[in-house]
Amino acid sequence: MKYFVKNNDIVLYEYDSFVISQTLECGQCFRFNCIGPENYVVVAFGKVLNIYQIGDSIIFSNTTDDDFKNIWCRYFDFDRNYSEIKKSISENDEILTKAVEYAPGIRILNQERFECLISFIISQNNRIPMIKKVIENISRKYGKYIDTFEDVEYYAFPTPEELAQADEAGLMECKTGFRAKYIIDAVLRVLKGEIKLDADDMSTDELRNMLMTIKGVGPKVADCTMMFSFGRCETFPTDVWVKRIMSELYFGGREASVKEIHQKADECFGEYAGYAQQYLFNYARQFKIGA
DNA sequence: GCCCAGGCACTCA
DNA sequence: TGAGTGCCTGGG
Repeated sequence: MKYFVKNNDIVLYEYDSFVISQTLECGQCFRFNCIGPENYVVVAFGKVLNIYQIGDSIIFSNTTDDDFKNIWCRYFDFDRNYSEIKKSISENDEILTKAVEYAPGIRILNQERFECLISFIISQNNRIPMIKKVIENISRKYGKYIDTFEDVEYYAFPTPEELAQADEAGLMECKTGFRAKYIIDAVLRVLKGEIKLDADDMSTDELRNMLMTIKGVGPKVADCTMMFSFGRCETFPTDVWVKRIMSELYFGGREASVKEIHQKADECFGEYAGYAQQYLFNYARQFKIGA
């Protein structure tokens, strides 16, 4: 990956495996607006980024050289070699070969941990447009104003301290529904230090068990949180779509249990299971495989 | 009006 | 330990 600075914008060229729309729209994150073809506004880490593609270049706009180096490089996972990962998981696997070919520009984001946790609590039994709306409502109500870009006001996702101001009724107004009490539990437990969001020394199993002590956090929400904000890419978040595609394509159409699926994923993809999951999820969702 | 969505808690065998 | 059911909400 190479880049230069031009008129306060960062211009990325000779990069590997990155299509903006594929990365943002594959269901791993919720705080972005599409404002044109391969042209997005992204909100993360208290910043508003405009990112778009021109020819073979990706332009990072409404940002600084420092923020590009300190925030966006890590956020978009530019330090990782995706060609190698894709090769490893699709070797000897026709299904993964197809799934990777379908969206070769997906990268796994490194998101903020608290926001990611709350976002995936909200995701349960919910649809993506609704999830986006709820997170937006919460940010507007409890988070700090960041910036106005092209006449749209953007707000940061609230910190645990800020979100502690919310009561159940307030969260219900944000359309969280029955998940309001789960969010309150998560916030309290984080503030009390029972949930350690800086626990990088923990094993993935220990981390999962800790997260699952929060009300409303089961295996799926815990795995998504670990994968998209703790960099634990050996997890294999198994939702209905992944269950469908795995059952259909790896178990001959028989409905497999989550346990069987995890064993199969570990066996086939090992340390890269999470990447495989994301290509498969995206592929299954687009083509409604098994639905 | 009914059904369901990127799960989970709760209940009951 | 596993199966069954209800849940806010809004779109098809």
